[in-house]
Amino acid sequence: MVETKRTNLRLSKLTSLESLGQAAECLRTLAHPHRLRIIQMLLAGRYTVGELAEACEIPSHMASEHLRLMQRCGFLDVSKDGRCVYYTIAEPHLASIMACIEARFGGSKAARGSASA
Amino acid sequence: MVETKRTNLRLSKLTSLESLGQAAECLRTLAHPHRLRIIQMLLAGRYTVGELAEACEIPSHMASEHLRLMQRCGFLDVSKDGRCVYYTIAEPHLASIMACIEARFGGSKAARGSASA
DNA sequence: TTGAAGTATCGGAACCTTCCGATATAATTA
DNA sequence: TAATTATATCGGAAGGTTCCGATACTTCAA
Repeated sequence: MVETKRTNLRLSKLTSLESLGQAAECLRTLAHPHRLRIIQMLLAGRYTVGELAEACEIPSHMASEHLRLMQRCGFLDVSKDGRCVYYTIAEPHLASIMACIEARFGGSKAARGSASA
Repeated sequence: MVETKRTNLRLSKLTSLESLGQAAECLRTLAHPHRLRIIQMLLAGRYTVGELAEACEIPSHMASEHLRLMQRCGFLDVSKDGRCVYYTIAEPHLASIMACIEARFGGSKAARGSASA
């Protein structure tokens, strides 16, 4: 079709632009320092909106917005307990993506160069 | 300091907000279907601006913009050969992040469920 | 030198995101 | 019931991103 040159040699198993569009949406959702910290925390334990907000150094109504965003795109689940709301990781792939990010930007601060390459 | 509650229990090894800010910038750079396809292609071989543009179904001056963006943030290197310009992967972590993305959104279209979880 | 091919840059329109203050809702306690 | 705590939602200002047409630059060939 529109395939001239060798657009079909090594490229036969490219991800479709449609799937890459979904992937890009997810990446955009991840691409915020406060949301990354929230995910990092939720991968390690159970926290309320207020605790997450405090750890991100933002007002809780903003944490709430970030959480809603991530819930809507399927990253998180919600559950209430009294007047507290707990969010939890719903998308298991977040663990491996977060591991990649930590490998590059530090699990805590150091960890640079340990993973070679 | 501002640490009430248990902001220091399981959270002692959180990535700094500063590093997460850099990570978020990189993720934003990744978060575009055409840029994802370009990276996927460059991880597999050597291509000119025009070939990348064609594979993304965009005019080459736009591919050029995406490539410049990714070069400026350290993802890509450039080299000229005659009037053709070749970009190559400069950031090795792109391979593992792309692998995560493909695990979730399909190496080609199928590949869903194969990686369990 | 002229022309053509391949890439790169510029300026601006349209759209999206982030952040904030104000306000709303829900659960609990007095 | 009224007040308080914890979360959620709304509207809008400020800034960022994407895309496009126009144009410029570079290399090669005639």
